[in-house]
Amino acid sequence: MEPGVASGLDFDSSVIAVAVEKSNFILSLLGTLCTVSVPRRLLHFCDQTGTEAQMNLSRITGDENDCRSGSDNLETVSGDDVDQEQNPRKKKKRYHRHTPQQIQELEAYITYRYFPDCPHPDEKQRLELSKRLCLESRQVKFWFQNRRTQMKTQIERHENAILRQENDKLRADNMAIGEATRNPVCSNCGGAAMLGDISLEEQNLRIENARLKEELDRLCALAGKFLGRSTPCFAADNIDVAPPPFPRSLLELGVGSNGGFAAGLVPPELFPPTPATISPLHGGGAVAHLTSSDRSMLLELALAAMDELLTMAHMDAPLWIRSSDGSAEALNYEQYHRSVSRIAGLSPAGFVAEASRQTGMVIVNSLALVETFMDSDRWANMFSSIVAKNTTVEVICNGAGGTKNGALQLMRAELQVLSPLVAIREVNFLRFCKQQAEEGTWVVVDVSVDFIRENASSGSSCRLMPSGFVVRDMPNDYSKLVWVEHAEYDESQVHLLYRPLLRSGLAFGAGRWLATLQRRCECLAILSSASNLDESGTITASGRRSMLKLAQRMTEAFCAGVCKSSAHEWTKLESHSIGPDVHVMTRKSVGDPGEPAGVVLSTATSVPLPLISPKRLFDFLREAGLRSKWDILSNGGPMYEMAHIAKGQAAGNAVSLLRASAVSSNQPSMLILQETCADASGAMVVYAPVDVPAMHLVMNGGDSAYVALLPSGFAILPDGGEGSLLTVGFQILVNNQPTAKLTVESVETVNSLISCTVQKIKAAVFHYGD
DNA sequence: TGTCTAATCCCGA
DNA sequence: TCGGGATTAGACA
Repeated sequence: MEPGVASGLDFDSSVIAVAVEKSNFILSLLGTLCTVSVPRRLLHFCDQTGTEAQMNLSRITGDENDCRSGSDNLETVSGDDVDQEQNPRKKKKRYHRHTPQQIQELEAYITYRYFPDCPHPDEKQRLELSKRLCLESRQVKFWFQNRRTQMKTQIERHENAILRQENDKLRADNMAIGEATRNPVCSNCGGAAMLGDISLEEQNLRIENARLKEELDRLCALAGKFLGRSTPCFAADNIDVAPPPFPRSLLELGVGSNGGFAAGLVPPELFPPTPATISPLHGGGAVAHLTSSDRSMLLELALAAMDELLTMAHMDAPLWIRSSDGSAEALNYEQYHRSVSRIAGLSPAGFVAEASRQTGMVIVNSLALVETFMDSDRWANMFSSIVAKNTTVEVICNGAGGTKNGALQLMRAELQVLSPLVAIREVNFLRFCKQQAEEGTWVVVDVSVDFIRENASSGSSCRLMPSGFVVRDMPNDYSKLVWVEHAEYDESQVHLLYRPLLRSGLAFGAGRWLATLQRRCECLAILSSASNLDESGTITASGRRSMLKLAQRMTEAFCAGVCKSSAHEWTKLESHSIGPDVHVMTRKSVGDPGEPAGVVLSTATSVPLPLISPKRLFDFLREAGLRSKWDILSNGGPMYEMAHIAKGQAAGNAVSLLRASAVSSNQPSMLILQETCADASGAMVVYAPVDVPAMHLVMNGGDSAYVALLPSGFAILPDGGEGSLLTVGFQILVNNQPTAKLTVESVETVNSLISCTVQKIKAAVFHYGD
């Protein structure tokens, strides 16, 4: 039988079905495509409705699809092979698509062998692929050519979007500046400014000058007190400013005239608003005016706190009792009250104490460490999983002789455990840094400012007893730390599930701070070493940096969605359709290129997994091949790790890029950025779907700030026994219009998503690792 | 009407 | 001759 003449079995069903549907064109189409021989069955279909025709077609052709793509099949039918051979350029186009399987294989080829470089197989590889996929070699060539063009246009489009955003921003800035120029406002009185009187620059200089004078004033007053020597930086004309008389003791301060300000907030008496001296400070706070006597009190508190910390750091038994396995130390409170001249008075009713001490080596030198601690931005960055928000309210002293020795600052921070069931801890504290007599040894101490008032129980849910560390330089850029954390907090704000964890000090204790510091410093050390390459070796150094930066932003965004801190404008939702321990928050996302615009819903919950160790749970969740057990993004198939950047010696600390199997040829294969971190105190797996072209840019060292993502993930904490506490958090764009109202359906959907995921994990992890 | 995709055309190395 | 950019044309939302 002549191929295609009568059987009709070799037709590509889509071609025919469409031809049938478009009955208006059918005759001309047939005239063009099948000039020589039109199969009878096809003509028969023309009398049917499109649907019927399609159904019949699938019945006829369905089982006989070989693996060749449609074009091959149609060509055998067209019958104009002779014409084509004579004049190949006039060959008519025949629509077809490669099969999903073919496309998936071709995509996989790009992903594994060439990503993120330009996918470019040579002739031999193309031949091999074409044989495997039953395609012509040139079809494979075309496919790769088109794919490259496509990626290029996607990247171009993405870059255009970025440029447009930047342009809009500049235009808005420009308009704002124009507006400000038209209506100038006096920065002193707030009234309309008289232009020409004084230039803006001069005015700024005068304000700056006044501020500097005041700071110098302050330093002079402090210098003699706690450094015991004058330094060149104080050699100014007003060095003889008399220091205010010191109160005799802190207890005396507590009952003094300053009692009565609301605890938990910076006392208004300490910081009366004096507009002339308020100026912006990095970190978002404002410099408030402290009187000399305020500063003296704070200094006295800092010195006393440092004494207490040193005692706590240096004394061993009987003050600290080591656990039987030697891993942790517990404070002997009886001994504590005997041997430590405690700053704090009685604990407020309902408050419980937690105290912990941990010793360890960290790959950082003491100078770099204290510099980090005295810079609030760097400190928050170092401990981004613990510090939800922080501001330096006032730098009381910058330190002497160009170092941080004697540096004292008033800070405010919100500390978190990654669970919606544990309230954020707000602390207002002093941070004081001092070099010890021994070379290369420093102490940094934090203490709540709540203690300089009589009754500290009104409002504040946590007060920091002297906490901090003693650090001593060791060889090879390592240092040895003794870390002490001591706090009193209102336990009623903590879910029953987490109370043992907090009491043990595993949540906010020295172990968690030190383990986090060790992990972060190791990561920084590895990143600065030249040997760090991703496993495939294809990502450039700048690409790695961009990827890590993006991953860090993702993880920070994840942490911000689990607990409600004041740093982010989340609105908590209450609804009967939300489970009892599930927290749902929402916010509008507008104008941040780092996330999609619209209504974002964040949902989080924590569940106990009593028989599963944190390590087992972590290994299960971070394994790409096991994601299909719980992740709806995996499309039910396994995921593959395409790129891997190690952040530490331990296998669990890494940033990786995962790829899911595509569902169909139309759906571009999706990428998932994943950051995993684990240390002695707990672990995290955070991930977000990312756009392929955007990721391509990042991996080539492009700016990651414009990659829009919404993170989801897990935080794993030990439950104090053998098991784990698992926090699951999702952030989902429920509507891409920021003004849209949130619907009950969206809330119910995320609610069922989270409970379903938890159930799947529970079921699967139980059998994992057996 | 715009986008996606397989294929074609054409140019330069 | 080959690869890449530009272009085309059918399908589809």
